[in-house]
Amino acid sequence: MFALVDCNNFYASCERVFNPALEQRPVVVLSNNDGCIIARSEEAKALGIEMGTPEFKCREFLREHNVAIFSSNYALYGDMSARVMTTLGELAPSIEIYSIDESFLDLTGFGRFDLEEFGRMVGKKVRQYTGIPVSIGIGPTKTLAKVANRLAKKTAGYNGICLLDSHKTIREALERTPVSGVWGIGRRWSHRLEQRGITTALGFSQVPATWVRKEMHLTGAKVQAELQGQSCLPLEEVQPSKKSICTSRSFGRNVRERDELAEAVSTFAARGAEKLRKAGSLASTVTVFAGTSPFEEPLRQYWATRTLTLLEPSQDTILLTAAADRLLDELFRPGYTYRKAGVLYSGLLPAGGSGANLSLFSETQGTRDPRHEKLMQVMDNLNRTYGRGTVRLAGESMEAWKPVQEHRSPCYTTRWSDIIEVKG
DNA sequence: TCTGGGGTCCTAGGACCC
DNA sequence: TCTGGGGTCCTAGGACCC
Repeated sequence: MFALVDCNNFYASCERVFNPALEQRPVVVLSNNDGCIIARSEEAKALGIEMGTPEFKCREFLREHNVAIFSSNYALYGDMSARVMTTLGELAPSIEIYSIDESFLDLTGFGRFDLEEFGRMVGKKVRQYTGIPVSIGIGPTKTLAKVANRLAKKTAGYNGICLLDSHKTIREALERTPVSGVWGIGRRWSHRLEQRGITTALGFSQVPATWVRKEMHLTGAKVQAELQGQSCLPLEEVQPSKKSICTSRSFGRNVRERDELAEAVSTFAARGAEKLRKAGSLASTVTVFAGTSPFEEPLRQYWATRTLTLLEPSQDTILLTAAADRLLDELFRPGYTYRKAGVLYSGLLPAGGSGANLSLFSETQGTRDPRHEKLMQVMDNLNRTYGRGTVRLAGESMEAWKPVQEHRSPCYTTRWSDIIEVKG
């Protein structure tokens, strides 16, 4: 059996933990640049506020209904997530951290234990230790645990816990779940299924397997098997190392000049290199992309991507930033209003491992330099101690893409200066 | 005026090998 | 007229997740 523990309205709940005046009040959290609504408290959902609504389209409505608005504060959410996951890790033999607000627990060996009772205990402890409310779904496969979790959230009277442990309870649950609500069935697939008259998870579980395999490939076949109670997705306790690391942003304002765009790209390249070093990875390829807003009129739209393979895999900010700048040169077209850019590192290899090929032409410019390695260590240490951006390349700048954040809450758990009034 | 960021997996098709 | 069989690697694009 698997349990899926999911934090309720996670970002909104994080804001509430440190601001009890928000209890009972509708709360929304906005995406970067205060663009869209990405989290809503129950009260906000009850007002009919949809996920993903652009803030500017509902500004009046939010004011009228006294909705508390927050810019996203990932330092806070990340830290609160770690607290929740630590708590869960102490309550179950093994845990897979699936996302910032969800974990699967392995309940193998719980035998005749009352799983519902266990779930209630878990929910109570997490609430007590962190202040975050959670919902818990339990089932014989991960996908069924997801189904159960969804019902636990949506059904009044379940008290945030739903256990699927018999043929009958599973069948009823699948009947009550729309096919679009199944984990792994997104918008496209659910639309296609609905067109064929398949509207519920139960209906999908009964479609001939050959059809599913042909039309929805291996991925769809696994979802179906899991709904039928056959576990195909194991608990992944150790997170597989990342295959790519991406740093990208939409800009807080219009960017038209190459130099300005270059500042943004350099900043993303450097931030990405920092992530590489933290992960202990080397990048083999660098991709740069940039473009206009997708809401721009068609003739004024431009979107471009360029990739290069490095002579040697690297995690060196100086080298990677130079590579990103060259790629930007190739893709930049004057005359457009750029609204987004990013840098993607892929072909990641473990640093210090034997997997990295050395360049045949090691004197060539752009290969490994031990002095740079030392410099990167020093930069990382300084930036860790005194805050990001304390030491950086001259080409980096926050200006072009400085995010709009008009409603950010204090970093209650990670930044003293946010919560202590400095006198004198 | 104003619309997020960061990932994964799978498949098809092209280039290339013997 | 008529032109094999078996494989790998890479990339782009489409689907999905939070």
